[in-house]
Amino acid sequence: MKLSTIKDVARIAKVSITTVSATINGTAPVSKALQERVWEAVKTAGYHPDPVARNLRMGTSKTIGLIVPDIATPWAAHLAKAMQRALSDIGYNMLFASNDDDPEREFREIELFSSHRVAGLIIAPTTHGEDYAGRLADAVHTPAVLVDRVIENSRFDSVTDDNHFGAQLITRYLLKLGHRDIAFMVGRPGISSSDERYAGFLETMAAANVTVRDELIHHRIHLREHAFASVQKLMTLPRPPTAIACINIAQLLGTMAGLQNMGLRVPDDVSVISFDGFHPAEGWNPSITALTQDITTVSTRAAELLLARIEGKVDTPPQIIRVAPSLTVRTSCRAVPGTA
Amino acid sequence: MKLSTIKDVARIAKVSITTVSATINGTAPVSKALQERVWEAVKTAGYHPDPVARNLRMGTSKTIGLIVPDIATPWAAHLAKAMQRALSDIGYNMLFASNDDDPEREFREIELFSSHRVAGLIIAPTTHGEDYAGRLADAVHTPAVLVDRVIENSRFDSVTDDNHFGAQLITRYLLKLGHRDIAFMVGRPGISSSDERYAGFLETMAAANVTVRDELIHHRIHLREHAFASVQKLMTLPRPPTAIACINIAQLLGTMAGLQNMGLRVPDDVSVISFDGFHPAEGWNPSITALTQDITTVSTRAAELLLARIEGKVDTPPQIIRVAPSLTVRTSCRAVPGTA
DNA sequence: CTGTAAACACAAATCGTTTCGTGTTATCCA
DNA sequence: TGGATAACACGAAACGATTTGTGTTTACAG
Repeated sequence: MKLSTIKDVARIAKVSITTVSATINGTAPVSKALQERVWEAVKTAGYHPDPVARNLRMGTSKTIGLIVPDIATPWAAHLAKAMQRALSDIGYNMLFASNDDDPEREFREIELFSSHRVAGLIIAPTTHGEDYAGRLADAVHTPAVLVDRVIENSRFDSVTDDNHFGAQLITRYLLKLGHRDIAFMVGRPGISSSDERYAGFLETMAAANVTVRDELIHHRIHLREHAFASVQKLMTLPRPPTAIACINIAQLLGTMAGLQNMGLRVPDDVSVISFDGFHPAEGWNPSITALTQDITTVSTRAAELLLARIEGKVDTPPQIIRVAPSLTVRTSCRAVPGTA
Repeated sequence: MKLSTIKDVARIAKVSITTVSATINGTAPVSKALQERVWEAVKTAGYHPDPVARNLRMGTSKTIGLIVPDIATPWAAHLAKAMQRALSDIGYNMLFASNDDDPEREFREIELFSSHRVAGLIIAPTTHGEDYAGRLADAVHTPAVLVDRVIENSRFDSVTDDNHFGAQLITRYLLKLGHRDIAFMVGRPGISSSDERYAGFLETMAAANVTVRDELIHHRIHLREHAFASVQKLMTLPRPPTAIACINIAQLLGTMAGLQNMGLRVPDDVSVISFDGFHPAEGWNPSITALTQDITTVSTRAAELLLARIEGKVDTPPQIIRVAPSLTVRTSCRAVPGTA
């Protein structure tokens, strides 16, 4: 069961190593007759070029690296799955790392992957720490595409959900149901997805001439516990919100737990809506009305973009692609009593 | 920003390449004085040995491959996360692939990873198709550890949840609540986790002298739709079950959706319990009583086992390690009326 | 003082590719 | 038919590490 080398193939086909390489890669003209002999020999030898040797010689591999903050979040898991599919279709494979949202580990992973000479990187960046954009820019020396979180003015392409549009969708939906007192949980400042969603929310509210009550906006809610605490505060206000918008799963879980803890029912006592559609929202009671993110499109576009850069087909300035989500209405929101 | 090679280090330290390699890897005796010069040079050159060149020369890399049926299942995602952590701690990194439970893709991935000269493989096997065990045995030429599903008499180590024990836990709990008419959804036959759980259930029931009603056992339920349909049948029986046990998430989701569709309430009309603890069971109403799987232990043990094999420290016969789950009681089960 | 073993350093071969430079043969046009 | 040009084939040099074999120095026992 020894693997055969290009040398074996050359011997069998009675040609030089050079010719074998040339026929296989089509990098130099080879006569029809020889080509046939070579391919025949390749088959009988069961030859597959050694990716490692190729990697060493060429300085690049058919491998891309995927780096996400936390593979255990459904969003990232789906991304990884779709991405791996997209890549294996075109003969690439995937190195993978998860870093618990820790930029130090993230940069170490980037370096590690680089030393393995990946052809490119897909990164869902942590975007924490001092001068993150700068550090990233000079840590990465291969083509790279950022997903999920956007970094403004970076030299990398980005593919992300259209958070602004998503915020419109959610906000308009709540407004249409008659909600005016909408609580909004913002995440960590500087995380683009959070910022953009919040901005979209404010804008849509303003466009509808509805004033946003400051005490209903809670910032820096990125752990379950935060959301749990927030809910207690929100629902004990003299005039509590009629709807709560959550940005991610952690918030949603915390919110639901908090409400249950207070003996409040959804949607009877308060409506709940989520930006993050990646949870098993059905089968439970209530099922959560949420945005549905088109993660397949995100990964396909990201893969396309990366490949185009790798193959040097494009040298357009970095672009930001936003993929539109849709709103999936389930049972966690109801109209405000006394509204059409 | 050019990477420095071992040659640069040798030049700076004014020694031969051999000496540099010897000091770094400790493979040959080098005098204290030279060692110091070498390390100094390594530092000033910012030298890291090129893993690719090392891989080519040594015929093996510090990379292990993880292959799972579906990374988008929470179980696999948590496994990947814990595994990557365990491996990166000891200087290994991870190639990763997901195959949608398709053995053909699985074997292609094994071959691909092998050609990249991974040092070992962690496989959550699909266990489908003709002579799966045999095919696997001669597809894999590196050390490998199987997780989740067990293959009897294979030449590989396995690490898995203790399904038999889990089934005992669940069954005894239901019995204690007074349930006698327990519906059990079995998965595809031949999948060890499903078979073992079912066997454990039967055994525990028998030990308690409770007869199992055949019409409450539904086989080959591995898609949501199957479970959805099953539930309709179960709950329209003249004497419907008082409790339903689900083996995996797909079943659980289908079951809950089916019940809701029939207007039945959990746990008022029927209790539901799950073997698969990897879902956001809290915050929803009801929260599902389920086994909690100790996936960190599973991945740690698997990594240890694999590393031991890789480093040739052990050549004991293949072992099967079973990691015990625990039962997390939530709110989806209630005592049968008229029971203590 | 000598012989031998241990300790140390190095040049060169190797892993399996791709590619550069060189040489040979065929092809075409004037 | 001669000569330029294209087409084709090949040997040898990279890529960056480890390892083998050889030679030189030091240390120590006889």
